[in-house]
Amino acid sequence: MISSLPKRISTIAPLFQPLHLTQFKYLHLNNNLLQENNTYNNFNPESYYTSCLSQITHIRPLQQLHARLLVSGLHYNGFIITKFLNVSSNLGLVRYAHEVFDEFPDPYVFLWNAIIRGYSMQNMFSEAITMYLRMHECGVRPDGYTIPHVLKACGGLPSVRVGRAVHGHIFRLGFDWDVFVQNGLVSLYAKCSRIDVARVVFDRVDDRTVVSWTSIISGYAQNGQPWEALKIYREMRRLSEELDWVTLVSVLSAYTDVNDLQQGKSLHGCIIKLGLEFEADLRIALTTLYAKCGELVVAKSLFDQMEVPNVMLWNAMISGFAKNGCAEEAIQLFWDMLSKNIRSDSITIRLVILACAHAGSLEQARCMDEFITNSDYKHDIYVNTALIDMYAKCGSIELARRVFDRILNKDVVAWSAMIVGYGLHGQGRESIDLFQAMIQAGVTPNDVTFIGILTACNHSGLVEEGWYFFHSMRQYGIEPRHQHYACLVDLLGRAGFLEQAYHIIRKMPIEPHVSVWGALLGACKIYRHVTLGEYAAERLFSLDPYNTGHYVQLSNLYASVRFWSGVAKVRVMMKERGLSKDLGYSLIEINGKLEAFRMADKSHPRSKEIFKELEILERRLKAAGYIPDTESVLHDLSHEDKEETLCNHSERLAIAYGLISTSPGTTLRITKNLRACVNCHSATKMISKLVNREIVVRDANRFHHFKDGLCSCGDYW
DNA sequence: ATAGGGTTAG
Repeated sequence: MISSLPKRISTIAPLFQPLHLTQFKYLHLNNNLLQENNTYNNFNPESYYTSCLSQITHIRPLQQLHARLLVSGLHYNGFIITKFLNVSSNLGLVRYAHEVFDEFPDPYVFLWNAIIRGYSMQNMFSEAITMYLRMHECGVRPDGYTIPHVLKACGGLPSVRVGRAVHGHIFRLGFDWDVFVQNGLVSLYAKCSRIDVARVVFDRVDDRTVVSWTSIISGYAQNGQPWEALKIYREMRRLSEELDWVTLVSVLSAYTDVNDLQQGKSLHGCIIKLGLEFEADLRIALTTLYAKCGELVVAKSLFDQMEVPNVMLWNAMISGFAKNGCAEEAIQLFWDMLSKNIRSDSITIRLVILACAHAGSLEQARCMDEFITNSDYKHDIYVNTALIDMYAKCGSIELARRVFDRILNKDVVAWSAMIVGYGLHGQGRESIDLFQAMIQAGVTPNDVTFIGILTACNHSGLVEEGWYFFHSMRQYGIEPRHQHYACLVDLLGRAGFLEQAYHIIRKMPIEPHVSVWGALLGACKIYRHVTLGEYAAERLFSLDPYNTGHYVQLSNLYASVRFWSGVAKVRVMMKERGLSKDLGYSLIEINGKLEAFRMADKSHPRSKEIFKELEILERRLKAAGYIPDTESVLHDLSHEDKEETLCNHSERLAIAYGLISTSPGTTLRITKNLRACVNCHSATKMISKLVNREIVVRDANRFHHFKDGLCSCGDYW
C-alpha cells in the first residue's frame, strides 16, 4: 500500500526532516490520497494506519505516511500519533518523533509515554528525564507505564540523585506496588552501584517475575559480586522459577567472571537442550566465556558459526585473543572486519589498541595511531588514552607523550595513563611532575593514579616520595587497596627496609593479598632474608598454590644463600603440584616483523651468523672487563634454564640478531616474557656502550632503556 | 483498541 503512493510525495519530504503544517496546502493540492482511502468500506483510519505503521522499517515510507496524516488531518489523532512516535523511535528517529510530538496540541499521557520511551530506548537519558519533568509542568499525571522508562533513563545518569527523586514520585503516585516499577527500581539501583538498595527493593517484591530475578542477578554480576549473582541463580533454580535466555546471559557472565568453565560448559549444554543456542546474545556470552577461560578454539568456532555480523560478538572474540596472548590474531581480526565492511565501534578500536600494546610492536603501534588519526575516533578521549598506554607499552614514552599533549580536555584517566607510562619507563621524576601538573589543572586523582605514581616511585627508588604519596591518598578521599599496599611494601622492601615493610603488612586494615606477600618475598630475595621470605612464601602458597612464580622466587632466595637443600625442596614441591617453570623467550622487531628466540635457540635461518655475532660480543665483553656471576645464575630458576655458557639467554640471541640485521645506530627493541636476569642486565648495559646502540627491553614488569653503558632503571628493578 | 521491565563486548 505504502509503495503505491504517488512518487511526488516522497520528493516533497526532505530526508530526516518532518513535514510541517506549512506544507499542508501544497500537499493537499497535489495528491489524491483521500480518494484512495475512501475506496475502503467502513474505513477505519486508526486500524488502517496502525497496521501500516507496524510494517514500516525505513524513514522514507514513514515520512510518506506522515504526509498522509497531515493531509487527512489525522495528525491530531492521539491514537495514531502515539503509534507513530513509537515506530519512529524504534527506527532510531527519536528527534523526528519529538518534532511530531511538538506539533500535537495538549498531549495526554499516552503521547508523553511514547516520547519518554523513545528517548530512553535510544539511551538519550537526559532528554528522557527532561520530557518527564516537562510532563509534570504540563500537569499531566504519569501512569504505571511512564515510570519504567523514566527509571531506565535514571539508571543511565552518572548519579543516583534523579533516580531517588523519581523513587519519591513513585511513592507519592502510589506505584510502589507495581511489579514493573519495582523491577525498574532494582535495575536502577544496580546500575548506580547501589546493589544493597537494589537488594532491599528486590526482597520486597511479592510476585517476582523472571525479570525481577534477572535484574538482581545481573545487578550483582555488574557490581563485581558474581558469587552472589550465582547464589541467587541457584535459589531461583531451587524454587523452580521460570527462566529465559536473558537470565542465562547474566548467569554466563557471572561464570565468566569467576572463571568457572566447568559450570559454563554445563550451562552451554542446557542452552542447546532448550534450543536457545542460536540466540545471538547467548552466543556472545558463550564466546566471551570460552575466550576468557583460554578456550580460544571453542570460542572461535562459536564465533565462526554466526553468519549475521554482530559488533559485540566481534568485540568478544577480539578481546579474547587480545587478552590471551594472541595479540596478532586480535589485530588480524580487526583488519578482517574492515575488509568485510563490518561496522566497528569505539570498543573494537580500544581492544585493538590493547592488542597492539600487548604485541609490543612499535611499528604496528604507529600504524594503529595513523589509522585512528584518519578516523572518527581522532578526538575520542578513551581511544587516545588507550593510545598513550599502547605507545608506553611498545617502548616509546615520547610518542605516548605526543598523544597525551594532543588531548584537549584531559580527564583523570588520561593523566593517569601518562603517569603510569612514565613509571613503566622508570622516569619517576617525570611521573611526579606530571602528577603535580594534574593537580594544578584541577583534576582529582583516583586510585589508579596513585598506583601509577607509587609504581613510578618504586621503579626509580624514590622511597621518601613514595611514602609521602601513599600517605597523601586519604587527603583525596581514597582508601588504599591491595595494590597500593603492595607498592608500598615493594618500595620499602627494595630499599632494604624489610622489617618496616612487614610491619606495614601486619597493620593493614584489609586482609593482605597475593600481590602484597609477593612484594615482600621479592624484597627478601634481594636482601637474602630467609626467615621472612619463607614466611611470605608460605602465605603465598596457601593463597595462590598454582602460581609458579612464587616457588621460583623462594628457590632463588635459597640459592642466593647457597641453601641447596632448600632449592631441592622447592623443586619437589613444584613437581608434586604438577608445576613447571615458564620458559623464557625474547621477541625482537625487525622491519616491522616480530621474531621470537628461546634460550640457545638454533632454529632461526640465520642462526650461524647469530652465534658468530654472539661470540664476538662475548669476546668484546670480556675484554671490557665483564665478569658474569656464574654461581647464583646457575641455580637461578626465575630466568632461563642453565646452560654451560651464560651468553645464550634468549635476550642475547635477540640482541645479536638485531645487531646483524639493522644498520648501525638503530635502536633495538626487545620484549621478554620474564624479568631481566642480573647477568643479561649488566651485559646489555655494556653492549649498549660497545656497539653504540640504544637497546630498549620490555621485561615482564617494566622497561629498561640501555644507553652508553647505563640503564634507565638505575639497576633498580 | 495503543504501550512497560531484565542481558552480553569495555
